[in-house]
Amino acid sequence: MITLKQLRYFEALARVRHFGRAAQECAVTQPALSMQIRDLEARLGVDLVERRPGEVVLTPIGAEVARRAESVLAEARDIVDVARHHGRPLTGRLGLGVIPTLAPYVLPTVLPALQRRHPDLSVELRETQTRHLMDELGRGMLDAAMVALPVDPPDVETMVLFEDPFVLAVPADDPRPADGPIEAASIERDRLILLEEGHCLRDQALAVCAGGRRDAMGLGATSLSTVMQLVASGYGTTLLPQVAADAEGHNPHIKLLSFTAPRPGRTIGLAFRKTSPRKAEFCVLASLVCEALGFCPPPPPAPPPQPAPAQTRQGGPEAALQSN
Amino acid sequence: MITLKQLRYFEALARVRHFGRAAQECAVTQPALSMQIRDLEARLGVDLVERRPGEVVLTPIGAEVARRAESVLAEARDIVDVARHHGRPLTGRLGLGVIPTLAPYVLPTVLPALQRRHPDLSVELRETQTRHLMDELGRGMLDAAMVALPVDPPDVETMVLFEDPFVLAVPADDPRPADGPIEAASIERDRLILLEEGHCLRDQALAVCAGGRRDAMGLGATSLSTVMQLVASGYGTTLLPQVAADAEGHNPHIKLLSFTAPRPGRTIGLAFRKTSPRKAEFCVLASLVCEALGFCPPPPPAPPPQPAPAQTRQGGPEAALQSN
DNA sequence: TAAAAATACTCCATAGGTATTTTAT
DNA sequence: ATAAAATACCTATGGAGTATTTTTA
Repeated sequence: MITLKQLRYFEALARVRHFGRAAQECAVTQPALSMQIRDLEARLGVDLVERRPGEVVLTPIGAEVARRAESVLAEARDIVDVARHHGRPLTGRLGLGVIPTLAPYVLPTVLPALQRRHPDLSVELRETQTRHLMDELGRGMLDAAMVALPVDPPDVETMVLFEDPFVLAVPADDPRPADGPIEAASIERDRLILLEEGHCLRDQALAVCAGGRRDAMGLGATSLSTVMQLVASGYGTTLLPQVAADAEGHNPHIKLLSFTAPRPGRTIGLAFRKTSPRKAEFCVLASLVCEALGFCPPPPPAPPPQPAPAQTRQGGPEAALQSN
Repeated sequence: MITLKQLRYFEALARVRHFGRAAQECAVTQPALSMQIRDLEARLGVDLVERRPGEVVLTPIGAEVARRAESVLAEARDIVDVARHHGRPLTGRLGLGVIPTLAPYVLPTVLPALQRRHPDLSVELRETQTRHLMDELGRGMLDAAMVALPVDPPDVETMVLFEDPFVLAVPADDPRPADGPIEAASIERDRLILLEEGHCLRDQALAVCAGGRRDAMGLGATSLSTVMQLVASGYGTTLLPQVAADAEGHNPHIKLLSFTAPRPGRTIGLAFRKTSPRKAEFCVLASLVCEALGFCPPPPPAPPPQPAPAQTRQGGPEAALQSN
């Protein structure tokens, strides 16, 4: 019978396409990995890789096996996780991904609260764009990710954290009054400054002003701070998420204009693999995030032997689970 | 790291709840299995089973791990299957389940055709009720099953094979003319003879005559042949699937009455696990079954190097895939 | 010639077998 | 006393390491 070890070795080989490097990744020698691959091929009765000088290429059936192997390995990891964290929610390592347009604004609030309430939890952070987060979620490198909804991968489940409306950041000398809400459609006349390609906020901004003018920077900025500097310098205006406005909005050269209903915005959610065994923990995490950011009241004082708060319940009414 | 072997042993233990018998099932000695279970528990850091004298009971976390282990093992089996049958559709072992109200009528036609067209295929048959078939499908004991649709398990996918309308079997001396079609609603006045509890045909018959009289036999018959004998003896009437009518209808003491549209009936389909790697083979099998039973034309003569016939395409238009 | 994978061999960890003990009814 | 699981101990398979060879660009 085939073994998980063989699948692990093969998954690494399929990924790096090199026996030596795959062996390194698996912390074994190249012959050890070679033999396991050969044995796997023998047991399956098919060639999984084509050994070509200089490169290793997957056969079609090899690619199919690799795909399935990934899934088996993820489920096996889940078994270990579900057991390891049993009865001890939010302890141990937690790989948490956050998109760049969210991380600098929510983490300073959330992380201390998380640390205080769950001192045995060691959060390993990763800040990158949604598609990378989804990829790393799938490979098990991350356990959960805070992203803007919706996200596409079908094997990812999400729960809503909070709504994050946009405001319009304009130079202080902009003629529009700072207190008067404006219509979303009106910004099509603005010169919008956008983030670089790949940020979901860029796409969301473009969706709001579908037919509007493009940004002043051809390539887009790499951070919201940069965008705000450009706005302050009078290069144009930008759509700013409320969470960021709280931190970035104190620039004296910038005015923030709010929108009339229906206010454009984004929905922030927590994403995790559908089969993740730590779903219950994520519910706790989600309510803690909401609470830390002031989006929902703190949980009722727990009865003596600190049972899991109501939010812990899977599929409970508080944390609406939406499937992808 | 945990191993597939440990999961296999634990899955057996969780099922039979006995170290000795589980070891037998796994073809190892009891100490060997005990050690692997202990090692698994150590690696997971939890007790999976409670060793109570005379009985072994799963802990809650043990049940969860068992559930996940089943899934991992099924996927691992699939990897072997997908590789083993690669490029050689419909060869090797194929565990095929068939419901009792179908098997005696379609197998005599289908099996010879299957044997002729795929001599390298060794079909292992299992005839039992739908819920057992679904269970065995899930555990990987069966590869596919011919059942009446719809079926409930969410991890099972089905494709329609053919529509099987019901006729009404009545004693020869029944006053209704043998050629005149009758209305489905009219049979509420009949004394319907039913199969025993558990047969889907029983439930389907009851659905047709929702408010009608119950059968003459309190417990129901165990086979359609028995039911037909009772009809011939004048005990009542019964709903007979068309496929069975072709074989059972030649009794001189029985008349068959057809229904006016909309004709009641059942839909026969092929069920298999959603993740089954042999889906393509099942499409071939499905079209072969339809063809053998005369429900669709034979596939166009294949070009020389016998490429897979059109029906092989996954999700092709010919074999409508319906998800549960 | 150089780089990469396969082969040869050696060693030891461990899975599994047999025999036995422990445990609880 | 019995049945079942754990323990002790032994053996052998095989997984992994080192060294070496083969292969091909």
